[in-house]
Formats: sequence, C-alpha cells, structure tokens
Amino acid sequence: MTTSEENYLKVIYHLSLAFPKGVNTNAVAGMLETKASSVTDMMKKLNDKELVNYQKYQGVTLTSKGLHFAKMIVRKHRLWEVFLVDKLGFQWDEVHEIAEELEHIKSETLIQKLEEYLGFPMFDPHGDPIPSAAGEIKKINKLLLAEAELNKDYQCIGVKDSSTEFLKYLDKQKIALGSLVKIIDKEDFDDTLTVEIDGKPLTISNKISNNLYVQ
Amino acid sequence: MTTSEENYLKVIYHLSLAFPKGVNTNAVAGMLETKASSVTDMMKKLNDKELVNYQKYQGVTLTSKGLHFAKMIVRKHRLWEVFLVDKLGFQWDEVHEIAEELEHIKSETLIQKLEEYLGFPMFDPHGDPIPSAAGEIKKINKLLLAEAELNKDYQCIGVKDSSTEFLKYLDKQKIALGSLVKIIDKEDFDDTLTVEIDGKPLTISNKISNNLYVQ
DNA sequence: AATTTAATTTAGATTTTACTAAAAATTATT
DNA sequence: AATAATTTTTAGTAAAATCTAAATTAAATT
Repeated sequence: MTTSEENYLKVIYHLSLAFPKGVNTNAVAGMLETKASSVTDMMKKLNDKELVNYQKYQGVTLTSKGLHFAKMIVRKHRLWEVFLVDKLGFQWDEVHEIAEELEHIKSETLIQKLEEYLGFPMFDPHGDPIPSAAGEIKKINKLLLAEAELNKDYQCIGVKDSSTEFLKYLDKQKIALGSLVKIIDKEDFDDTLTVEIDGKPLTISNKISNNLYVQ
Repeated sequence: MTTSEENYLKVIYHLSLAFPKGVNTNAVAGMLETKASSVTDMMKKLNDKELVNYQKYQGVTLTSKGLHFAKMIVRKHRLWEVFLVDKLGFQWDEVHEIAEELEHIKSETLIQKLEEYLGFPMFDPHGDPIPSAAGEIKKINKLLLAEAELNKDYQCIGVKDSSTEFLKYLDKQKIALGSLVKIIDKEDFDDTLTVEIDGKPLTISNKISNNLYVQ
C-alpha cells in the first residue's frame, strides 16, 4: 500500500465517524488538500482493491478490510505522538506533522515494540484513543465542556480541535489533560462560561468550550 | 528533496568512500537495484540541483552541498538504528531495513531531540560513526582482524559486512562489539585464524576476519 | 416540474521515477 | 591501432498520482 492510499483511507475513516452513510468526494478532497477529480481516481483504485465501497455519485464507505487498515494507520500515528511527547519532550502542539510521516513506516514489529516501550498507552497526547493491534478502540464517555452541567466536577480528557492555535491557548491558560474543571456560571446570551480550572477562575468563550472534552 | 533523491545521494556517498574520483553509473544502479538508464536520468537531475557533479561518461561525485545532505541522511539512519536497538530492543541484524525508512523523516528538531534522548551516541550498533549535525565524522583507527598481529590484544569495534547472515554468525559465536580478541595462530595456506574471543578459543575463516574491525 | 446551482466524474495533460531496446562512447583485447 | 567487449546514454514507453477544463449527474430553488 502506498503512502497516498494510506492517507486516503485515513481521511475516509475520520470523515466516516461524522458521515457513516458515505463520505463525499469533496470532503475527502478538502481534507487532503487535493482536487475532487483526484479523489474520484483514487476511489476507483481503492474500490478495485476492496478497501472501500464506491459507486459513482454515491459517496464512499470503508470495507472491513479498509477499516482495519485505516485503524492501523491511526494506531501508528497516535503511538508515535505519545513517543514524541513522552520520550522526546515535544509539546502536544508540535507532534501532528511529524506523526503524519512516521505513521507510514511499514514494520509491524516496530509498532509492537514501540507500544510496549511506551507502556501500552490507551490515549494519545490529545486524549484520542489508540486502537489496539486488533483494531479495538476504547470507547469512553466524554462530553464537550459546552454541554456539561453547572457546579459539577469534571476533568479535561481531550480536545476536539487539535490545531496549534487552540493547544497553545490551552497551554497559556494552564489547561492540560487531567485539569479539574467546574462551571461556575453560564452567560445565556453568548454561552460564555465562567469556570474554575484547578481551582483558578477563568472566563472562556463558547468556541473554547466546544472544543474541550470533559468527563 | 524526495526519498528517491535522498537514496541516490546516500548511495553515491557510500560508494565515494571507495571511489573518491567518481562513482560509476552501474555501481549506483547495482546498489539501488535499478537500471543504469534510471541512474543517468537522476544524475542529470541532481546535477541541475547542484547536489552532484556529473558529466556524461565521467562518473559522478558529490558537491559540498550534496555531501552535506548525504551525511545528514546517514546521520539519521544511524541514530534511528541506535534507537531501535538501545530503546526498543531490536537485534543488530534487524534494524537496517526499518532505518532505511525512518531516515527519510523530515523534521530537523526530531533528530536533534532523538540524538539527545539517545545520549549523543558516537557509533551505531554496527560500530559505524554517527555524523554530527554539522557533518563531522569521528575518525577512528580501525583495522580488519585479517590484518591484525599475532598475540596482541584487540577489541571488536565494528563490522564491515552488516548482512543478517554475518551478524547472526557473530551472535552464534558470541562475538559482539567490545569483545576482546587475540590471534593465537594463523594458517598460511588459507589464512584461517585461531583466535581467543573473550578468552574462549575459536577457529575463524578468512571471510570472517575480513569483515570484522578491531582496534 | 422546470431550471438553476452545486457536486461529481470524465477526458486529456503533466510530473516523477523507472523501464526496454537501441545507439554511442569508452575501455579492454588481440 | 583496429576490433571486440563493456559501459553509458538516448529515445521512447509506462505506471502512479495529480491537475485543468469540460461534461454529466444530483440537489436545490423557483
């Protein structure tokens, strides 16, 4: 399997979570920063390889084979992210691009040994679950801070948006995975929240609360 | 720079050590398991990019720019090999292929942090020197066991042939980097050596003694 | 329901890398 | 030095991935 094919599978996998009935050509093109016509070409190829179900104009879904490969790519990506942060000391906003390359290294043994070396982590530095070698993904109850209740104790467990900008904002506000959060007040007009993060008060916009997962 | 370009530079670098006046098209083709005509094409391209000096029928040498890039690829390859052996527990005969992929990962910062994490190693698991970020390569006095003197104490410091077969032979005979060697006797007819490895007697062929570096 | 708009696909071209087969240049041999 | 053998290059082709522009299909709007 080529790097390009792997990238298509990965993107279809991620989009499938939001659009399980079928992923649009344009959506794939947007994620890969390529053109719709290129996507069509690749869908034919992946269909012939029985990695996706594709019919003209009908969108695309992963076959069970394609789903498994996609999960293995996500698994590799997230394990490498753990390595980069836990072992090499990268910040959580610096690892995505490097992991985009590392995820295409082929050796199975490498990933097994890496996973063991990292102590079989369940989540990556952004709180996303790491698929097992068999493709199992730990499901956890998470909700967006925007949908959490007032005056109840929560813990930050992940981010929805993992852009550098958002992650750096969280760093600045000393919000990390594991931080304790309690909503003190909610402004009805614009959903701005007054929260306590590890005991300290903070005002955060709706855009923030909609990108932070708590439990 | 593409992976293919990097592989050509690396091969030219390695061949240059034996043929400093210019590397043959066929030699490059042999190392890369490609055809001479493909090499010619790439040489034109690398020449245009000022990474090699290439003139028809004249062989090829690296420019200072090309030499630097080549050293950086070798540096990455060898650092990753150290990682695979020291941290992930691979055997020294298992790491070459994986490092062939890892050496093409782009991030400068990654290599800096990896080097630091590994404790700034000077040599890879086969005893080959790791170029510094500036391209400096530690020169050491090494000689082939085949050329060593009788009844003198030496230490294994590297291998010339790092094929799986040879490395597995060394493992079987409990010969590792650091092992102490003394030549007890030399058979004039076929250059077979009787040696002591870490105190234990062993008979080794000329083929072995010509692939083991000592100091 | 017809028409406009948007999404998707097709057709044809481009880039990169590498191939085969033939031609040209170099090196080795008589 | 002429010829043979080898090496290298050229010319033309191929596969993978992408693109542009045009054509087609589907969806949205009047």
